[in-house]
Amino acid sequence: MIDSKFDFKLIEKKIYDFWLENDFFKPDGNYSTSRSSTDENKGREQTREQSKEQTFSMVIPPPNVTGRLHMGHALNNTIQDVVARFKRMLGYRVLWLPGTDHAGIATQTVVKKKLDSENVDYRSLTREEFVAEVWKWKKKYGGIILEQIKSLGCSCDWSRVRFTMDEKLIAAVNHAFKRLYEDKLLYKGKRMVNWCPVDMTALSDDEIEKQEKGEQGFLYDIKYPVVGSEAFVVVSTTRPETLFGDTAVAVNPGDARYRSLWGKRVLLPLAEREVPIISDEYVKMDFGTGCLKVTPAHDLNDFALGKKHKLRSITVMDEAAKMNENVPREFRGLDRYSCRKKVLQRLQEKNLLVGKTPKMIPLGRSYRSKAVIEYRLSDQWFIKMKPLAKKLMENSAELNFYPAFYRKIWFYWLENIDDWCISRQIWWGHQIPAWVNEKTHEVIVALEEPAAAKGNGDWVREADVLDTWFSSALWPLSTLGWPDGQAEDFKLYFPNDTISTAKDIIFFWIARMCLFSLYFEDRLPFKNIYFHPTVMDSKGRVMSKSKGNGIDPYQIINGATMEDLKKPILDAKPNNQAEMINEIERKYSQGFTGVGADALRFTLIFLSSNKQFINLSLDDFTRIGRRFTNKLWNASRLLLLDLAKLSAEEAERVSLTLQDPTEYDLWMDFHISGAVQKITASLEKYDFSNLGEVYYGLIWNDFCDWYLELIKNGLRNQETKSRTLNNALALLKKIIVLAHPLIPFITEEINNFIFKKLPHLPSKPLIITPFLTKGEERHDQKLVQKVVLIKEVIAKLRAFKKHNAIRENQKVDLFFRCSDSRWQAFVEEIKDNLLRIGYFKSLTSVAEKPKGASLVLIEQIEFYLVFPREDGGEAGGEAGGEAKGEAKRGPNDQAKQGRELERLSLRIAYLKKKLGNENFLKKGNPQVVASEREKLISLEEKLRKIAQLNKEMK
RNA sequence: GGGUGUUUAGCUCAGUUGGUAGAGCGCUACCCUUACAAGGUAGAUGUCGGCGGUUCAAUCCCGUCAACACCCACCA
Repeated sequence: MIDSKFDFKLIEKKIYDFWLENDFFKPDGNYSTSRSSTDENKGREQTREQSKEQTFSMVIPPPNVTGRLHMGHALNNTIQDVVARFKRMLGYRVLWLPGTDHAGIATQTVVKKKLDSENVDYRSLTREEFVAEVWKWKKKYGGIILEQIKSLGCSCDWSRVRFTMDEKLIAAVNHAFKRLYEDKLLYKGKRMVNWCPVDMTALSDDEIEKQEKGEQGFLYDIKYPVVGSEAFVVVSTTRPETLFGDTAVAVNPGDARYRSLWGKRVLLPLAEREVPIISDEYVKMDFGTGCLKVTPAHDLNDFALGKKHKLRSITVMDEAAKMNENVPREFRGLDRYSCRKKVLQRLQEKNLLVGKTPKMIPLGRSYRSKAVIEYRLSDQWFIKMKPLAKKLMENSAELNFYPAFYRKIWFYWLENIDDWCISRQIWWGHQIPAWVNEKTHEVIVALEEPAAAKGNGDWVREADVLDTWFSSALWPLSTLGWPDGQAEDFKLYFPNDTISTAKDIIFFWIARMCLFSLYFEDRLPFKNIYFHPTVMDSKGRVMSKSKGNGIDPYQIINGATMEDLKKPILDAKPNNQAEMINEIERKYSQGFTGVGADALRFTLIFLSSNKQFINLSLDDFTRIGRRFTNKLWNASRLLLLDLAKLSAEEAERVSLTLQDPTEYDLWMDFHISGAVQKITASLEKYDFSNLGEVYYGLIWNDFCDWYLELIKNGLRNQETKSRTLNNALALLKKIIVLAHPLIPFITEEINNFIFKKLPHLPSKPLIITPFLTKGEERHDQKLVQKVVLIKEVIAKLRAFKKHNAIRENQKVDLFFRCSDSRWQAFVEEIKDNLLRIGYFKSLTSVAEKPKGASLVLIEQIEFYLVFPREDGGEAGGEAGGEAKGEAKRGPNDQAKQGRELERLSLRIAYLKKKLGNENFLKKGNPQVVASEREKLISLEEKLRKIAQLNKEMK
């Protein structure tokens, strides 16, 4: 029994397992999508030689092992799966390689928290013990996100899952590090780095977030007494607590106010230390007082100034941003903000604080911990990026960006690239393969512990690990067996064809993969880069935990109770909490019914545009995706129920190819061909803006609203039944082939139903069925046009009834008259459909217009309807055509007719004016001029005819 | 401060090698017609962000302004 509701919960799981068991996701699986091989000679397929040209490869952007599937993942993985399935059906051997990222800081934090909850202080563990704990955690929870990706229907090759800390991938990382070091592109240096005092590690520039307008703070004016005089200079600073690290005060050389002070010294308040007054162009005269305190150890600009003027650098904070031993005793151990408070208090007591003005301060925060970044002078490893960037800029022409404008941003970044700080002071990650002799400061970079270091206590391995993005940058290489250039997978699948990703990691990740790949292998890692839109909430705000406005894809698929829906909001406690809770209680008191993966996928693709955002609300998934999949399911059900009723012999004759097609079949097929072209073009350009609409139009409008309605008579007629059904199924088959990449489960299930009843036909799962090619079919334009006309007739007559306030289910007699015998035949031919779809009682040919009837003119056919009398009784004409009652024309219709006439004459006037314009005739495109002329003639003809008939009617 | 993107029906978005605009949702009215009420049918709605320019003709090309969004940048 086929239920009118698609039971995705049962079916999606069943079908996914079926795909898995048959190795369809493996590029080297034992199957063929090849168009040419009609027979299923598996043995031959297997031995077929593989070449790079036949493959299509992508790597999944590896989600963090700590991750849970969010809408961005759902969108990105849906897009990749649509592409992967499309390419697979086109006959490519598709490798879509999945995996996860070890996510250094994120994972370390999660495990620390877990240990905390078990009352274990991670600091009581050795590094080895802690790392072992992380592995334990990873084994247990690290696969969750991959399972969630499976539930989307993704056709990744799960036999090739990779993890950035797999043994082989670690080897790849070490190899890359060593090579960069040997090529002198890696160096260790004391540099000012972004320091996160919470995670206690350095961060790369790209890991810093800043708010556009800065954050609210204050600018303080502080008096520094000039040594040997009663004078003061007043410096302006937002960070008074760093004054202990000041090693100069700087003024602009052009600033007349302070010229007398050059070469003098000032006494640092509280610190009671003397520092010089220097002059430098860098100082802005109009900022604050025009006097700058210089703190080389805690500010990037000051660091540069310090270098230039050979100033000392005094670090006053420790790794956790607490004041260290370089500050007066009473401030030691305070964190930076408490210290600021105390410093201000002391300054005030000494009357040295002379100003405090509110100011927006450009603060950087860690993208992970959100803590305010401290600049810190420390030993770190860096990669010289300029040479790598230069090479990439020279080769970027080979990259295709979708959407194209990303190329501009790309170059801007590459041109302004700085060295990349790659060392991180954490435990979880790729430990830097370098050994340092603590006595001689000699450094050896090696894949294994060097002989010199063995058993020699002077040598210690570098404690730092690499930035997570270092291994990510190698992902397309390392997942395929690199650095082994002879690895089978590497030869076949590198470079990849396409990468699909969120736009915010264009520099973190995409660019760095290109830099590395080009450097190590002299090739770009992929040809096409697709940036998917960012998923926002219905009001256009970023989805985030702290706003509680996220939509969980897992809940969309499987459903959620009202409590489930409320939880993230209650956790987040946003400002509009009451409003949000209220909305959920109003709309989802019964919870949210899961819609399945297909509906989720369709909704996301349908809403995708070339804009940079998608706005999503919970009911989009029912309104768009579920409605659509339900529609397709029920349309199929109409045919499948009939198919199920066929006898064995009848079923035997079903071929699933068009047999003696009617005009309806050809019309439908024509629309399918059109859709094939549009879909293929869209997917090849990674343009998803119209894709959903194409499917919607084809399946809902063309197939359901018209085709199925038009063939119903044929299905119910014993004589034409089997042919009609066969052709309809043939067309349905084409439709599900087209729709499979988007909605794989439901289409596969429909396919199953079809072939279950037709064991004599060679069945093939849709996933490996060849996609339709464009422009294969030839169509008889005349027959296609005929259906267009039928549609017009039915639509106009339906509308006419409506406008005259005739209830739809009220059957009315219909008469027609035409002088041309071909038109006469046409009407006779479509009679059945006219009666059924238009809901008329009878259709009769008449020689004279029935008395009191109303006219509907379509082409050469005059249709006449006789309306029910005002008293409610029927006034239908008898056979032969004399109408009894007087027709009552509804007010709606008069108004509409009037408007139509008005529009028509306006249009005619416009065209007349245009064609009367000599310049248009002279300079205009001749084709356009001609077509405008034709338009005018046909419109005038129409107007004349209507006017004439209206006169006749009266 | 520099850059990118967006601005079309109430909402979300298509569109045009330049010839006075489309879809889905929503809304209104009617209809439980045996695939689907998670359905059907009909309908209303736009100075295509503002101002200039090019052109016979601009929603589309050029200039400019504005609003919104995002990215980059070391103003204490």
